[in-house]
Amino acid sequence: MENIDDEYRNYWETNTFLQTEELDCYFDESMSVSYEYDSSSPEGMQSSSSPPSKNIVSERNRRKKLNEKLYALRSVVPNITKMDKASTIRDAIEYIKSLHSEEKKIKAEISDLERGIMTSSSNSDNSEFNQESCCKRKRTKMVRCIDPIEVIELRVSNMGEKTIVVSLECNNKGDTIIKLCKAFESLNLKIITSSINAFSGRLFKTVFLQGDEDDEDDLRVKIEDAIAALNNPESPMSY
Amino acid sequence: MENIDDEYRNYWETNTFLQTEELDCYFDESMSVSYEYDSSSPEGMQSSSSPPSKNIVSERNRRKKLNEKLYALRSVVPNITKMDKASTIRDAIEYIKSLHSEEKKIKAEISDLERGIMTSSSNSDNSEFNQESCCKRKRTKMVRCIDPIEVIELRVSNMGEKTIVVSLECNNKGDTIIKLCKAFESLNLKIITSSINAFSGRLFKTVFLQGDEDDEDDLRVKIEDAIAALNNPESPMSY
DNA sequence: CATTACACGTGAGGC
DNA sequence: TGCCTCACGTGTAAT
Repeated sequence: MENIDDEYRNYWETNTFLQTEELDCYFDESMSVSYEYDSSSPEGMQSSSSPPSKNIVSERNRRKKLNEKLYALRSVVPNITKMDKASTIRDAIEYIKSLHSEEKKIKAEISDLERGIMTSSSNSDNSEFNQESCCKRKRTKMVRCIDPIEVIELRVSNMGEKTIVVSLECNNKGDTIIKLCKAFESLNLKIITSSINAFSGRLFKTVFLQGDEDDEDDLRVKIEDAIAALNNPESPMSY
Repeated sequence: MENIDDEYRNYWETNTFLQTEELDCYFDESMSVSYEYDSSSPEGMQSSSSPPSKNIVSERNRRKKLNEKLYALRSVVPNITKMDKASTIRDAIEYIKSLHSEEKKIKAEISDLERGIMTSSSNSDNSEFNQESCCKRKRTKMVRCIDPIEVIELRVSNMGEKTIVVSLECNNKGDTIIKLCKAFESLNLKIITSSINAFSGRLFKTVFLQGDEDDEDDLRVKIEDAIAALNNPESPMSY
């Protein structure tokens, strides 16, 4: 209670002539004197005033160091949105993430380029498949290596009212979504609604389309064929 | 009095996932009670006790947020030496620097490889811009005219529980689905579930992802930027 | 005028 | 023991 006063006496002085932290340096040296003879009375008064003023200067140093670190962090991150403390960390996180993805992309590029050098004139084979790197050059010529779509469940059922429901579950890796969409596009169906849902590493596609009940089996094999064709790098699909 | 409880409810959450503060709490509670009915007399008593208990909870939240951010930062940095606060930032800084140098190295390697390709397969185009040009060079072949994604509505909203819902409506022509998927892939979000629905010439994408409420605006502009980048044929996106 | 961000001093706990 | 790290509540300043 009563020690609040002398604590806050220099607290005022502290805050009056500095507000930003980069200035405490000279404040630190000049003012720290007042803290010094504070430490000369280690347990002179009662409870709470006994150990301070050695702690507070080290704590102050700790804060200062930490802020300097944060400032340094801000200096290595290019896209700083706000000078805010939390924003600094957030931007750093996002920047690291972007660097990660970019690194992955670039590594794929490199292996792509190396492969391109290897097989620049001869498209001999792509027996070992390096997924991911292939999808990029797709338009040039097909010869694509893929991670195949593994169909877990495929149901084609009639709902009545000339409506057929296709529900398909498969794994979800790489560009499975894209390929799946292409597979269905290629069938030229009379689609009423279509939806894809992804969670826990799997993909769930549901399509409502116009059709009679006797189209069910045809449609099932068509879908299976389209997916198989997309899985096969030799096929004219997978443009 | 009664808001003490909900203050300290998330106060518990705060301290549970980080280390050894468990014991301060009930000691602190007794202290903060004295502040509480102090606040009933807004400036009845002396200086320092008038406006607390609204500030202190927000300040507590701020610290919590900041610590979570720091924790997240630690999660994206592979080589963490100590669980220390300052060490986290220091490690992050060094990691970013190492990534920088590695990036430079890799880019040099890429341009080397490209030079090798150029000599072997005689490519004539852009000699300037050798960084990033690797991506563009692939695209010189495909120079496709794209039908751009026309965003009709984009909503990014927080659901609480650290969950953000992104709901996007746009036109659906050509390979809009594919481009949209790529745009979201490039953002490296912590996706919980994702769904795309198509009907009547439009596309509806809904994504549930992990994130705080203060990430909303950032996320929105990121999505907008990713789509804009994808619409722009000159951009390094749209590989 | 409210919210936000910040630095401060302080006590506790871990070496 | 002393040092270090931390979360806390608080006053101040800027948005």
